[in-house]
Amino acid sequence: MTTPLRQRRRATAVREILDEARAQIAEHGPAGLALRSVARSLGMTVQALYHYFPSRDDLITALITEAYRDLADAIETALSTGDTGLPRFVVAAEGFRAWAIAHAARFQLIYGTPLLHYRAPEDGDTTAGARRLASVFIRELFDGFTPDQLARADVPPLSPELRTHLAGFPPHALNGLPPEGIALFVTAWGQVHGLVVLETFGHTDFLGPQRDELFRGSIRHLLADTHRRIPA
Amino acid sequence: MTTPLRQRRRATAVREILDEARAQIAEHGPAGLALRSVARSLGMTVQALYHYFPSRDDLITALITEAYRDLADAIETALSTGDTGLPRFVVAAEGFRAWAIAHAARFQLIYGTPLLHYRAPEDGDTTAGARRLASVFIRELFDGFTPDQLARADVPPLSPELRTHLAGFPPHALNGLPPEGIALFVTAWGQVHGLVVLETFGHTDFLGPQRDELFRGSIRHLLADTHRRIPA
DNA sequence: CCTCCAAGCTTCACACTGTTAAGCAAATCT
DNA sequence: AGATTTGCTTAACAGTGTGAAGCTTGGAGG
Repeated sequence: MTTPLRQRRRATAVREILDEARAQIAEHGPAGLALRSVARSLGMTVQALYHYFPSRDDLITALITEAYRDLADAIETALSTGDTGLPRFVVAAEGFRAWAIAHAARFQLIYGTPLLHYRAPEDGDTTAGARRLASVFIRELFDGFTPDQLARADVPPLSPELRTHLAGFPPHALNGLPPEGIALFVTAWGQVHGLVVLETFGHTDFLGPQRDELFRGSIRHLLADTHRRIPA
Repeated sequence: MTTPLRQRRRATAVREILDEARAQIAEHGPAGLALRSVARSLGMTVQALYHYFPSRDDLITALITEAYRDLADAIETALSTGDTGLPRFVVAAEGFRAWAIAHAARFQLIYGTPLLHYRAPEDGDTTAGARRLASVFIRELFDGFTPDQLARADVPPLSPELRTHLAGFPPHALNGLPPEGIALFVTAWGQVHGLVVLETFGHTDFLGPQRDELFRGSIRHLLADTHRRIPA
């Protein structure tokens, strides 16, 4: 081993800082993250913390990356958990919703108002989890359909500009969907995201405690309707 | 006139403060609103500002109320502007989207992460505009259909608890929709909101400049599909 | 073993935030 | 004319992120 003691200490320190930061975000919201407060809870000064994260942005970047990863993991876990009798897309959507509710502040961190003064790093590693997420939802939404079928889906005619733009993504991005498939997916994803965002941000409180039911119904119909638009 | 000079001065001062606050929000985002900075730009001290808004929360409350009102106004204006050949629901949705894009920071103020330390006042006057908004969208989504038709809409069967809860709203709220109508509306609203939120918060940049087209297509289909679920 | 260097951490400082308190001048009301 | 409210001042407090200077360890090379 090269430099064990110090490296181990550093690793645990980083972990402790992230844990405490996550706790503070959970309590006060994403904007409530204060380096000094985190350091105080850990019994150190701010400047000590600066040796592990050179700036507030670096800490936030780590938290965002982690949140995307955890969210994607949660959905894959939900999907791999025994048969629920529900379509897998519905399971994934409910996993998304469940994570958002259970980790509301972290959900806000990645999908809410960008944090004041925060600049995301240029290498977009932050959103690797987001791409994984999209990939999973695309897979489950179009499970059993070929790209050829999707290309003939019932979507409003796409302008040449839009079509060429949507056809220009690298094959691995967006699971190699044809333009019509992208249109279908964006529509569907908009609905899933919208319902979860409305609920997480408190705009559907009036619907009462039976929101699960409404959500499930909406997503089931969304899935059925999407499939209805894809020819045999 | 009772107290003209002072009252007029106060009115213009309040207006100037709100204008400047709006400008600062537009530049730095909702969380970037700083009383001291607003006061400085107006050539006064913070404590002077405190005579017009007793606290930061009061200023924010005024801005939120105003934003909801402006948004609702923008949509009604869009609806009252000559015939576009589009379904009125699509016009309303596009008005919503256009306002969100044009006033991104104010949109975040009302639909994004709640501001740190902000507590909304107990009398819910803030959201009067939000209710007006919902009312407009409900009206346009279900234009030409009777409550009776809506009650027989093709939605997943609602549990007794949910049905009684949804039937328990006062008649003027939610335009007196039957439970099935509420379910339809929430589904539709989730999609409109989701697509706009995704775009406003920068999660659909990869779709390029032709997002208008995708949005219009999504909403047109949403409208058609919703109507398809309502029996004759 | 001793030296040397960097990692880890300290204290001090700066400019910024919202909010409160005490005090003074001008406009308004009685 | 006197009393009172309104408008505004300066001073202060507890927070925030970030920087500079300096001390104390841990770990590696001679």
